[in-house]
Amino acid sequence: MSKIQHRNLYREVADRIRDLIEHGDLLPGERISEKHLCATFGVSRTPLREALKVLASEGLVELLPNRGARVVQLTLKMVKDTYDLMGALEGLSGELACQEISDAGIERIVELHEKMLSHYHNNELTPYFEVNKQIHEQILLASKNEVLQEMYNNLSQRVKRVRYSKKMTASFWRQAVEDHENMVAAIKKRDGKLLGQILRDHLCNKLEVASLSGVIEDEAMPLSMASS
Amino acid sequence: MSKIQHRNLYREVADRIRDLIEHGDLLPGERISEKHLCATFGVSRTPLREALKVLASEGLVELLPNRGARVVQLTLKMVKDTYDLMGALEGLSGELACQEISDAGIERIVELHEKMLSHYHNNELTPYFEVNKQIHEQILLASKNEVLQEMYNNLSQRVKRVRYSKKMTASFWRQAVEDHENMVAAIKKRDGKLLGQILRDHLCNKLEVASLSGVIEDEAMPLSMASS
DNA sequence: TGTGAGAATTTTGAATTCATAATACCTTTT
DNA sequence: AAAAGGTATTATGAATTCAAAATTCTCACA
Repeated sequence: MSKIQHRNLYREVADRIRDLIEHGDLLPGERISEKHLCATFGVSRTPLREALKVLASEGLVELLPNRGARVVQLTLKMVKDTYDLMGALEGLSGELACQEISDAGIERIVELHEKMLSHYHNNELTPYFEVNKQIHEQILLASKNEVLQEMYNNLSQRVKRVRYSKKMTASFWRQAVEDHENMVAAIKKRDGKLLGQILRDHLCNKLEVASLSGVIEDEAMPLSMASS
Repeated sequence: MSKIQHRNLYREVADRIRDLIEHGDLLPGERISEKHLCATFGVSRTPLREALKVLASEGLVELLPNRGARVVQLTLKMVKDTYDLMGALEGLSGELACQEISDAGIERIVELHEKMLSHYHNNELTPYFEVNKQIHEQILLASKNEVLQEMYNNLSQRVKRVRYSKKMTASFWRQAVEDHENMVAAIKKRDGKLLGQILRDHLCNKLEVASLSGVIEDEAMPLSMASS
């Protein structure tokens, strides 16, 4: 029997708004109408406003005093900064994972890696990305550091809505796969320093930023939704 | 206690509660009475509850459904995990700082370093720690990565209230100063990789945790306030 | 036609009210 | 006296209300 969990309304609402932002139903810079959202969610303003405050502290939304809330407009610099940070966190997750991971955990990653390789060889980009993501998630979980996990997920959430045009060049892709080969080798040896180093330098993040920089040239210019 | 000015009320309230937690006026595990806090701050429950939700998303407070809020009880593991994370963030800040810092910025850090050295040689622990902190702050600022700064400050805030007993042994202290010598050398050369490496491995954080582990043996055991 | 002062409307910020869940209290029974 | 059960009280969750700020609209006037 599953546990009865009373969900707080504001939590529920925050989740829904996160989805709307991630999904592009609420556009960056767009004014968030409390009245309208209350109507669509069927709740009063109290939990809605609580949710907005939480989202603001998560960096997804900005609150202008007496002038309502709006979705944060990402600039190229913000995205770059965030990816730099995520790289560092992935590096740490790799180091810790090597200390903490079980043999079964290593086995699971090896299997995912092989699955990913087959997608690579079959040129299946979307499944490749999916399994790729799972590998990084497994390493993050293996770190056994919940603070790290929480922070990484928050950062990930912030930039999730700029799902860059996936114009992966062949050489970039080959390099990424090579990185992954080295990662698996490092984790098998439980060489944390090495795995951390590889993950920090892993070009996945840099690649994403590179494909973004094609869209927006100006550093200060706000970044609008990339078509997905 | 002075009443709060009516401007961005929930923000003011959140700041005040942060202070109360940091200062030890609200103890870990202690139930936070909305009514009582409303009375002391002179505000209604609405902004107070908004503030609590923000603090919860910052990891300072936990909300139990229908059972109110309480200050998060830090466990040794949580503190360790947080320090690991802060080490990684400091590492990144070092790497970035070397790319971004101005000559004047380097000069400022060198001056602080020399000031710190004199406190070391005069055996002045508290001023030493103060200047030490300023150096790390300068490097963080020099990184020019606001997302990083925000995250670091959040983590720092979480563990601020366990101001460990500063029983610095002579050898630990000497090692820490040596680390700082190397840091300054690295930043003068603008060797980001090196500075990042030093900061990640800098024993400052480990030292703090070590002094904590003297207080609490059990991993799972919640960590109460260390006397400051 | 365009502009600006000022009223009307809408929207936000915060207090209050109402409903419900949790806790404390007080019987009753053994 | 201790335990169980039920009632009263209190605290929380959420909607509503009220006040103030921002926005829109109107219309006089250039």
